[in-house]
Amino acid sequence: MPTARCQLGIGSRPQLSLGEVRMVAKFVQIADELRARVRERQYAEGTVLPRQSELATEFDVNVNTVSAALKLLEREGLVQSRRSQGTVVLPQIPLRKVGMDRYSRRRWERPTEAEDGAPYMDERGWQPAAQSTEISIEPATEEMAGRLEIDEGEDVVRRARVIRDARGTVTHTLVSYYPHRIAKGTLLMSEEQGPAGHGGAFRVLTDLGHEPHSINERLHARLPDGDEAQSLEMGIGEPIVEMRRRTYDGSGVPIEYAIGLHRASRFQWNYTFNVPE
Amino acid sequence: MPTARCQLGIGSRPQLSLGEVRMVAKFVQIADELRARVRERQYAEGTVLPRQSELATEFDVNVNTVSAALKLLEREGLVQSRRSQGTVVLPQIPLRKVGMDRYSRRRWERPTEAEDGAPYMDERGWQPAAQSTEISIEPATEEMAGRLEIDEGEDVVRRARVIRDARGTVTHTLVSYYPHRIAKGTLLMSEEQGPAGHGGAFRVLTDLGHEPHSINERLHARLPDGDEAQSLEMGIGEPIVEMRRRTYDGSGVPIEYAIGLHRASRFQWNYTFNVPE
DNA sequence: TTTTATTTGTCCGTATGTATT
DNA sequence: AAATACATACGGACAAATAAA
Repeated sequence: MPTARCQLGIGSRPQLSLGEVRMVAKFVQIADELRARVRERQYAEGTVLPRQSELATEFDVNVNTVSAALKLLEREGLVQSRRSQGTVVLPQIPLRKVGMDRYSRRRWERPTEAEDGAPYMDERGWQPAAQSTEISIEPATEEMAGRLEIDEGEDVVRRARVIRDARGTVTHTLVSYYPHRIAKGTLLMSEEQGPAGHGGAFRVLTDLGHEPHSINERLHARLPDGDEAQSLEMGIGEPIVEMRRRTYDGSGVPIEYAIGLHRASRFQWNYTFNVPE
Repeated sequence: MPTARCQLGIGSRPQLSLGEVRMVAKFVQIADELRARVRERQYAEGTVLPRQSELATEFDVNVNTVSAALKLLEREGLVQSRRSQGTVVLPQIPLRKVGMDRYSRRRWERPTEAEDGAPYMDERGWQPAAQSTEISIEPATEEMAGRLEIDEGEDVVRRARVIRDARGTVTHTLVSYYPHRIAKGTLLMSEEQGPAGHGGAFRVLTDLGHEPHSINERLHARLPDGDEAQSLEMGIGEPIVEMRRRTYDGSGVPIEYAIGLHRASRFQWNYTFNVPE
């Protein structure tokens, strides 16, 4: 039965009646209430929320208003709505802490440690559950030529990966580019995910005489376009973090350029450094 | 006159008719079209777009559909809608490149260089136009005590700033916390923005025998809550980047903890480091 | 100062499409 | 085939914020 658990702190029919109090739209108030319920486990992880029409009855609003509230929560990464399936509470996965030490030499120098291929292993030992790789060879665009300091049109190896967590949710995509003259005929061009995972890639590059030495990372948070949203299997409106990484060998030659698209709600980026001169 | 410039690539009345083609909602198509017009300067920066009802007529859709499209563009940071004022195209400001060298010692060690107080100066010499500061002394919460490695309840100096660009738009907020035993009676507690701007703070800390030595920064992109959106003068739904910074002196003692909230569409975060051992 | 017009924001009720179950 | 549940869209109503009269 429609238990009127929560009365929105607002008046009767005529829109929002608020005096000097800041006016807050109904759909925001409903989102706040639902968010609270998720946080206090009234709606547990994996649960399917009551359907929109039920929530509408409970809060005494129109279905559209509930829908707007749920879209807000969906953009926050808290729930996910699917046609004909309802709205499920997503598992409250702790933020994946992405630190500089994921590139640590010991992570990839000793193949026996069986840690290779885990580009985003954090303190808790998380590692990706699934990863699909797609390799191709392309002529360098003008931009890519600049990034890799090669000639425009020269071949580059493109290595595109989609990384999912244990539940099958896409957490991020990563596209790496290597100069073909470095990568050709090596494991970098294998579609196996094993040795040529990220750590493995570093090892391969080392074997080729291009040991990774320094890294530049740029982060920018934004909304995805339609294609990006589709490749990440998320809605537009949910923010992503674009990471661009350039890796140099000891002599300052760029050996890799990578573009990652990360579901913003899943990652925390961690950098430690000394105050520069 | 309603010049039907752009026909949405969709059928007649019955919703979206799409066969094998990926179905794209009308409001997304309209957003795409409007975004393109902004990019090709058909709608220049600072321009007020045609009102929603006009756009609705042009695209032959309902006003609500146009409204949804504009909300999408607003979340992208491309336009801003205001009641009774219309929708203006925001200036296409290049991303502010926030690098580690904003903490460079030379930036704050020599007061004569007149660069002090510019926490986010980038290669192009950008600096904040306005900055309002609010100082208070508070007992440390449990979290803050942990961050600053002091006792819970011990006093901390809280220094909250709102930074705007030259046009008066809030770009970010920054709240710094210092142990009171370090900061008391110093310029850190002055509300003047001059010497106690960021660079200045570092100089003051150096004078106090706590020269900043290393820094840890954590970034996380997400949507703001209502209060945060208000303090940044932006809408909920537009992503922000939360930065948490801990600064240590040479002996590893935390001397500052700061929380920044940044309009995501304005910043690019830049880190360079060597591959760790 | 008060009133009026303009424009967007929110919400409602309704209808229909789409994807599952 | 039918029921389910969300997604999108429409048209109408009114409120809120601001500008203009």
